[in-house]
Amino acid sequence: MNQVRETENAETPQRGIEPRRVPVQARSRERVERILDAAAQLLSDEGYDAVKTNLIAKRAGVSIGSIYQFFPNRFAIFNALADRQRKKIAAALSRTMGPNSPDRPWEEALEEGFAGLAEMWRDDWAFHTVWLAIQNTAELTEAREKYREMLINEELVYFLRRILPDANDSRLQTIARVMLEAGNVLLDQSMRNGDTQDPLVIDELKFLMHSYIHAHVNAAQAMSGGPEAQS
Amino acid sequence: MNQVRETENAETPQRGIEPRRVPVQARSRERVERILDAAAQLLSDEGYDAVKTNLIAKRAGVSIGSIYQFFPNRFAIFNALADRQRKKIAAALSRTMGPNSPDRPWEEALEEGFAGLAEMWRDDWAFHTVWLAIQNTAELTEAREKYREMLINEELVYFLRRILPDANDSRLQTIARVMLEAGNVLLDQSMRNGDTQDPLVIDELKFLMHSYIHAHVNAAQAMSGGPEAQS
Amino acid sequence: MNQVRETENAETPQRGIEPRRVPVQARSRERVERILDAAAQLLSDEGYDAVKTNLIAKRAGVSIGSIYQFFPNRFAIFNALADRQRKKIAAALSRTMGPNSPDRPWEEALEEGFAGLAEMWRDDWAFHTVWLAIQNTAELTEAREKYREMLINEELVYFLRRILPDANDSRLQTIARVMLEAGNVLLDQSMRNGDTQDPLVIDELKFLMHSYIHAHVNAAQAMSGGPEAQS
Amino acid sequence: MNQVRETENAETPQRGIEPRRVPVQARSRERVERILDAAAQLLSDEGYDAVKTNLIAKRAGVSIGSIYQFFPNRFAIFNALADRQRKKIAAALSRTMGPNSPDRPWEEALEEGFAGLAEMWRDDWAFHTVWLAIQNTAELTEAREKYREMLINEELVYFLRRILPDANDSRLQTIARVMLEAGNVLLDQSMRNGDTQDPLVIDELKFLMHSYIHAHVNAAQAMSGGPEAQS
DNA sequence: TATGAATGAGGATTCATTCAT
DNA sequence: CATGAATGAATCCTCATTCAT
Repeated sequence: MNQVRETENAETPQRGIEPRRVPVQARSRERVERILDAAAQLLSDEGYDAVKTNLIAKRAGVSIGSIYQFFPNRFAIFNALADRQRKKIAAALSRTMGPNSPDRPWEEALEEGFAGLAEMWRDDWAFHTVWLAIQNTAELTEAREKYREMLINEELVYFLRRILPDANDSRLQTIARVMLEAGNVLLDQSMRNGDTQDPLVIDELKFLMHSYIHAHVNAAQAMSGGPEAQS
Repeated sequence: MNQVRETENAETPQRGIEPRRVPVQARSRERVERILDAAAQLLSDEGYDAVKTNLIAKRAGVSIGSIYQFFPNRFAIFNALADRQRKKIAAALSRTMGPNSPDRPWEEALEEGFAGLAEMWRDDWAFHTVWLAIQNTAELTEAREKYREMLINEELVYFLRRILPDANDSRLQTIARVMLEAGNVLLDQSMRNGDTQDPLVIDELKFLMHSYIHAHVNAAQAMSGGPEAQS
Repeated sequence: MNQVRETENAETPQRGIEPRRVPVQARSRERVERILDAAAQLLSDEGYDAVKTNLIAKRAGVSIGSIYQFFPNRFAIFNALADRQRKKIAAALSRTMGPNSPDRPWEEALEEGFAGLAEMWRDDWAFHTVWLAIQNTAELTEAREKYREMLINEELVYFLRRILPDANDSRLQTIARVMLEAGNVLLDQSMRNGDTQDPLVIDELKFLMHSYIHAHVNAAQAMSGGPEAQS
Repeated sequence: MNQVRETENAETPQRGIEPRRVPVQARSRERVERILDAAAQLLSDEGYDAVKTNLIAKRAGVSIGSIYQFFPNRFAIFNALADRQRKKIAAALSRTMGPNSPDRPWEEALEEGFAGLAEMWRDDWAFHTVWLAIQNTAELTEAREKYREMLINEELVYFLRRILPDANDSRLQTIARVMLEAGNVLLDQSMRNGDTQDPLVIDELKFLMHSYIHAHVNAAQAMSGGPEAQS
């Protein structure tokens, strides 16, 4: 009777990925947190395919119905999980390399920026796990790309514009994208063995980024014909 | 997603990912190719979740039974798909940067190596598609990592040892891994809009790699105290 | 993963009510019959809401998967059930009142037509049961109305045209519809107590129809100026 | 559809269909009306399967808890809806054909009786809609039949007894039942296209009823040996 | 009495895999 | 070897109903 979806309920669209209801009361908020925590744990303990709605509910100590009170479907849970993470990442980047960062040599900002990310990845087991899960879920593609662009345009391009003032936006965006994607994939690789982070990979990541930006700076100076000041 | 029967048949464990039978006869070989082509097409046309064994069979013009003649399960098909690709990549790297490459400045080898990869990604729609699908399938993790290590140890470390002769193996492996992972993720990003490759991303990829290796070379020279020969 | 219906499978539309596959082999045909019988039994034993697909499968001694091999969804089963019945009814009406009926006074045709229907309702317990179930299933509305119109236009209008030659089609259709609907609802009423048919209701049904047609004939004669025999 | 908990609470059996509490205060009465209106609207706007208790509550501007204050379960709402309608129908029949009707030729009473019903069906969109919904809900069968018998015995038999004084009760009941059922189904058919009533169907309904009663009257007179007035 | 968050049994449907022909 | 009909475990999500506040 109920699973033939002909009468799409106008009040509650099922297709979206956005939360159905944003909890305001403390009790509800905690409930949602518990759900997300359970999902993240499951993700990390058992793998992506093991994250069934029932298991989430059970592990969260919440009824399955409760989950669907807040999330319209499975993917919305993943998306919320991603959002928790995205907020932290965006904040960290903003603080270290973005509009809210102190004025200082780009090398320091870069170093601190990636150090901050590495720390998150290291200290919160969920980071690696959730990032991985988010990557290939078709339903989240759109949200993922939107977030990428936000990070690129609002944090990284800000960082780059100060050191490459003559480059146009499109170019800066490409560079920022390279930083973002290479950064993520290497943070991921740094965690590939169990729960401990491989510091060598992190060092290489920083070195990679430094070399890359440095080379861009050099190239820009060469372009603009500056005869002095070469590294 | 994972409907691999838990009740394992003692006689014939189905968990493996290796082909059940490697076809030798021409007819069988063609059959397997048709299956793989169908799977790749489906993957690219409809997305990961649409790749059901029945659809593969139908599109390949083969009975579902035939598929299970050659592959023990769904994932083995993906793995075979990945293998087709891996062979091409390994060959290209071997030819340009690895043991079978001509003796020449590393810059040229690097440039040609990534140019070759970019070309594959650009000309064969399946590359992007299959790479993406392979990434997050838990069942393929092991095979994926084995292949990564093979590429690293047999092609990239070879390339690196010639230009960083003083670095130890572990260090070279880390650098190679950075190259591999960053390379893949950016090749992927270069294809993110439909079927055409974004050449700017490819250029940045090459630039990134060049800067990275160059910086390593410089650092190594600084280490070894050579006062001469600075770039 | 599988219940979010975004990737509607082009090969097998889920919304329709038509059989997915019409069985040709004897074994399959019998299988489908068993499924339909089970559904009808369940309908009559336990009521509409008890007809769950799992129960049908169990009672038919068939796997649930088999059901979905032939029917795209629950409603298609009801529709097939209805079709079995419709064919019998159409045949009976055709034989007694329609194009294949012998030439004879309309009173005899009418009497025999409804006698035939009454017999079906009486001898096949499924008739009452299925008719009832079909009535209010929104998904079957369209099919139901199509069938009604077929019966009206191909059997009953034929019957009426011979006795009311001057009436236009639309009028005949309305009369036919009255006959059909009143007929059905009273056949239904005749079975309202358990399994035995109330013959008084059947007699009244015949009497009702006779009076109705008779009055129409009289009225038509009065219209056309017939000088004698007016009620 | 039938999620009536099977684990029956011993203290308060929920199976009934009767209102839990008949509201006496004006505020409560209005509350119940709002609930019923919402249910009827939903029924007509979205169809039977869309009438979920939550939606009713939302549309009525009432909490879901409030609904269960007055009604023990979903079906009780439908039943109350039916009752509202039944009262109107009974009143109309009583006024035109029943004990409260003026003394006049049966033809006039019959004509006026069905005209009244047709008017209700035409002017109140809920009539068609609710009637339809009520028909096949197993839970309401008993109530439906009780009501039918009430109408038959208290209104229609009264009407018939005056024109067929020699017939016994059982016979009159059967005739009345024929009138009632055929009447309902044709009123339903008159509304089958959207919101407007097909007057041709109403005319045919009246004609059908007139012919039927007229024939009975004639037959009775023939029986009782009256030499005059034969059709 | 009113509220509405929480519950959880229930059911339609899918799809990987088997195996008789 | 090939076939494809048959299998049935598994999973998402709904929605009637309760009950603490």
